[in-house]
Amino acid sequence: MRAESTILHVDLDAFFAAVEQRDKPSLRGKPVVVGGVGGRGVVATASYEARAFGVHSAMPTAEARRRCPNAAFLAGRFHAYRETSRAVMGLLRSISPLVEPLSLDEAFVDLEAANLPDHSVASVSAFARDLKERVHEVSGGLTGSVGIGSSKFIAKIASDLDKPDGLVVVAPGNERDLLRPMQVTVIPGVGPATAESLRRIGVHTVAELEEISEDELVRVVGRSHGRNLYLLARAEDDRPVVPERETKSISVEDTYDTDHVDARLLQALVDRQAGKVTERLRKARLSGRTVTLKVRLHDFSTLTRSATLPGPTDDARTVARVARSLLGDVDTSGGVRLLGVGVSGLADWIQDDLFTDTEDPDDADEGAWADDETASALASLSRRRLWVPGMDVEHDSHGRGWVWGSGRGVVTVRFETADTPPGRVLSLAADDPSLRPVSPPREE
DNA sequence: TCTGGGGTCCTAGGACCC
DNA sequence: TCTGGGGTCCTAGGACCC
Repeated sequence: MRAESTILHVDLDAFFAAVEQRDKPSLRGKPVVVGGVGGRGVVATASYEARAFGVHSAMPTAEARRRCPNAAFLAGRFHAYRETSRAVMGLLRSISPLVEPLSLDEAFVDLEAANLPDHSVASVSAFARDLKERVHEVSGGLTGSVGIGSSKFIAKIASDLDKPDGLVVVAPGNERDLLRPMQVTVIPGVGPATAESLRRIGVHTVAELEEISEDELVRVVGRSHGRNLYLLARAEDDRPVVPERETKSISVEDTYDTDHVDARLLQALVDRQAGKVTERLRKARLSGRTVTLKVRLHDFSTLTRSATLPGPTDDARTVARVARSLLGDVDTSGGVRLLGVGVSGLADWIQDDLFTDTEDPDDADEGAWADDETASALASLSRRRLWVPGMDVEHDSHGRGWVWGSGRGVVTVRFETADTPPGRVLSLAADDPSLRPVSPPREE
């Protein structure tokens, strides 16, 4: 918590629906619902006109149709949302270098890094009024709600107090008085499960939460969460505004209109998702080591299965192969409602090249898997090939490189030419037919 | 006509290593 | 001769956010 109110939170009002109304004048002043329009869709955003009928986000679209049959139900145009978001984020970055987007329609701005005469309440208020006008201009007529406070926590709560088109500045010193009467659910991180745990110990409001010792909170909701609640109940929040956060995972998932049972169909769907995920990986110039398969069964129970490769990959066939084998571990006979494929343990291969010193293939056998023992274990798995660290190889699309490690039916290759910058590390299926040795293994 | 899609963070147990 | 302790990695699941 700072001594002055210098953290700003902007939240564009009913963002997806507002973009639709902006682009289609006939929708203005009418209820608009953006979200899944299929049989199993849910609402992403409802315009304020639709909210008047009790429609809100996360509600099944079917229920929204019941409550507001005359609304326009739209699947959404993410390209338009992304573009509008980019314009607004660009404006924010022109105001302060410290901008932290939370999603397409929300961001924190650190006003300490902005150009303001001082940080009095009057001064930041005037600044925010001007900002709201400029948001309106660059977004083509959208409104945003702004909150300003001495921490991220307070700024976010403030922006919620006067929606839509609101502006609330919480003066320093007033934070705890503001919070005390509020429900604990205003605290970010307190969802239905935590709220229920707290209710069981008689806590409904922040004032009541304040009375609970840290040890007790840790006992009830766990170490990390308990400690956080203890601090936030006292408006203690020192989290900085962080402009760049690196991606930790990339995933694709689909819910089907009807449950799928056919195993061959499920495999084909997983293959396609592997293709989509790796395409996004390559666009982001990333590769990853851990492949996760997500399966939601007919009864809505959800399970995940994951496997970690010896090295990072962005290869569609490798991810597909791993995901398919994970699918084989799941009993899908009752029907599958959702499938998903994700990749985590991400590596940026340019950084990887800068920070590793294994340019010489002779050094490469430092890796845990890069030894003769794993190579021979692999040989028994894949009888056709023996991949030995240091062996020169050639790949149809990735060019020439050398084997860096191998194991579990996967060979990790460090490529040095072709379509990829030098030093790129990729894991490929050991039986990948487009991967060929161009020099004999040094040993058998 | 129950319950999206893309993420993040946390916990807990087991393997493995020193 | 009945039993260490810490650290890290991996896996699975769950809560939560927009």
